[in-house]
Amino acid sequence: MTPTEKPTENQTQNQRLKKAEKKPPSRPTLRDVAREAGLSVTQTSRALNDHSDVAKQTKRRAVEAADRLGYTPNLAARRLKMPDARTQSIGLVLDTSSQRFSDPFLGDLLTAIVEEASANGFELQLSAPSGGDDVVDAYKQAIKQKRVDGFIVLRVTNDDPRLRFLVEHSIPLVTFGCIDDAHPYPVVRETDDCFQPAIDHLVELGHSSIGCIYVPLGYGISDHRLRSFHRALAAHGLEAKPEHVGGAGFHEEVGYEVANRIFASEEPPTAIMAFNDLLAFGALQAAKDHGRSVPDDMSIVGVDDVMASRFLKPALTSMRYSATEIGHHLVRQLLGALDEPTANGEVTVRPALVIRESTAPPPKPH
Amino acid sequence: MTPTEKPTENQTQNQRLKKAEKKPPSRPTLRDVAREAGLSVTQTSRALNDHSDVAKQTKRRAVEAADRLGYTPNLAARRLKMPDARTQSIGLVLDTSSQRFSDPFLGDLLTAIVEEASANGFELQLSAPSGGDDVVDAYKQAIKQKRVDGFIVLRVTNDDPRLRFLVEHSIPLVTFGCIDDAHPYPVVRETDDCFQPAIDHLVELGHSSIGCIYVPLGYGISDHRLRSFHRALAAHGLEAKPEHVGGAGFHEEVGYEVANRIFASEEPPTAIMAFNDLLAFGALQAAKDHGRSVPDDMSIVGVDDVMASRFLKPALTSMRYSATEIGHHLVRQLLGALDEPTANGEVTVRPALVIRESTAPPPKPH
DNA sequence: TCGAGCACCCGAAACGTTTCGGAGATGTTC
DNA sequence: GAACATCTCCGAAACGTTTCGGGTGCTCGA
Repeated sequence: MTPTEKPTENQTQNQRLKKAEKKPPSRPTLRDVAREAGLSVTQTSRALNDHSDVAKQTKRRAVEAADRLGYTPNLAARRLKMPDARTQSIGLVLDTSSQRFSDPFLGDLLTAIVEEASANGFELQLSAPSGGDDVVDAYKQAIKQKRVDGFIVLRVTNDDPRLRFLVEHSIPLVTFGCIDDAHPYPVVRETDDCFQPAIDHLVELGHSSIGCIYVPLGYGISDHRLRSFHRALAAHGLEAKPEHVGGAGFHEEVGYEVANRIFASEEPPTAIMAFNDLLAFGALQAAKDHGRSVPDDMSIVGVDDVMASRFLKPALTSMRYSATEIGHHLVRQLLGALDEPTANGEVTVRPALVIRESTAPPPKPH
Repeated sequence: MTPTEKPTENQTQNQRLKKAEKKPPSRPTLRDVAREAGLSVTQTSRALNDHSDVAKQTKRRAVEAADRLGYTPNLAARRLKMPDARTQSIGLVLDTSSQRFSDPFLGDLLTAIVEEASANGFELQLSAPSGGDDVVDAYKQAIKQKRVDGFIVLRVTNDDPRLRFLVEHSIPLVTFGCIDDAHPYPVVRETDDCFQPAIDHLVELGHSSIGCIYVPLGYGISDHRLRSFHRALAAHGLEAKPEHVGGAGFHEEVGYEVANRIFASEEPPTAIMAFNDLLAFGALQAAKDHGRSVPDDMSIVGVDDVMASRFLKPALTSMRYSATEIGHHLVRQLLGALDEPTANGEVTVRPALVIRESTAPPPKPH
């Protein structure tokens, strides 16, 4: 019965048998491709890797056989034979201890990095120092096991042990932000005059007494911004009074506290430049509590252009970095360093001033 | 002279030369460890891998020799020999096309995932579909090259092609959010009554006419939340009027537009539940433009507790998910699925209601 | 004394790739 | 017609592991 069914049943059975005999769930190997193409394994390998001493037509034959069989080279075998070959992935370790404060920038930056890396055929290996291990252990592991070709290092600090380690072992890397002017690796950093647009804006509005709230010194980014702040003022023949300058944290509480101190000084400034938006939020609140209206009595500028900034009342004038741009630069610089280990260029990114409602001319003296 | 010695001397000299020529800065190999320990390569391997048929003392000798030499096994060789061994890394592909809107949650979630993964000895492989490739190509690649043991899939949609592919090839995975009640993989999702606390809160305040603004249907999370919304109302014997419900986007513009439509309806609700904070921001603006004061005339609740929410005026009442918790669950579920391929459990997370200033009793009818 | 059973050990073969050295053609030069 | 490039191609040896099958000795009971 069911004479139509029988043959198909047999067929499937045969297929199963054949598969079972050979290697049912096994990928085709180079040898299979060679056989399919009627070539030697050697020539097949050379053909697929586009070497010089193989005839054009042979190459074609090999390639065709390869995709007829759906061949993908076995990465492990290749890496075993060519230990110096690229891993095609770049590492990034998230220092969750110093990164405790959730960086509103981080998601966008990672997205941009991954995007650019993928576009260049690289992947991103994310890891975090686990448990009681040293921070550099995460790096050590990754390179001992040859899992990555190089690293992107974020939030570099003064005399950063991670950088010391990587440089010492001559592992390619790129940093975002930078401490030292002499760095044997490429760097993506803010322009030296990164705060200039903001200060220019304030000065144009008529401000001449400008304070600032900085993030903790020791982070590359902080020292740099502080220098930039003073330099931008100097360009206008201005100077910040010591009592108008302070900081020591990342969060709005610190901004609040420092702003309070500044407001309480003898001759408070008419504008405050906060080194990030959270600090600016704190300053905003402090101004409110001091009965100062923003922007009529006091202008405030932030940095980062966190999403919150545009929903505030008053909406915060801020300097925006393009995470996309930075991510792309980071990856490209690192890839460059892979090809040319001595590469140590600098790419500078300039934030864009986003003018909103928190800046205005200073109150008329009466 | 010393005709017996000559050859040996020559030999050793040759050996040394060969070594020196070969690769001075090369990692120690298993053979080196074996020699150092005075064992065969076989036994050394078995000793280091803690197999059964090797004497206790031998194990010790091998281990000691290994760390005396600073030996790390060559991953490539091991994987070549044991193709089914774990890769110790989990994959996550960022669909940058659907993730265009920068998710404020993403950074925190990734951090949590990486943290938990690292704590368990796993890394996170991030990639993105490159160029014109299909979205699933990124997955295909990663598994063809055996780079990951499993995947975390975010933002699942109705009939998600990625899920189809992964399930079909029986690759372990875990999703955040879920469409189907029957899923052959573990899932981390919101509780069915995720909106209940918010609705309870509104009802307790006295609201009985509540609208909502949803994110595009087709995303697992959206359908789920919509059901939860209706269910939570029903629990109080309430029902949402069709004209009080709408949505089709993620951003504040959509929130603004939909809220406007709702306000223009015959009998507008006294409260609106927005499916994310951005939508709520838009609704807030719309209320303002309609001359409705929030919360006096109209209560608004968001979801996500984006940082902006607490800086708004009025500060937004919102439902907060713990990215840390979700990330940890995702990783743990996936690791479970690696050990037990048929695992298909559900972990539900419940958002916490953060009550701020945007909710209050409805206006007294007069 | 023998064989069996046990606890431990080792040589050698594999995994899938690249590459080194050589080798058959074919053309080119004296 | 010998010598020598040039263009193709191939066999076989690696790379560093794991594991299979086969050893040693040794003890124990018969």
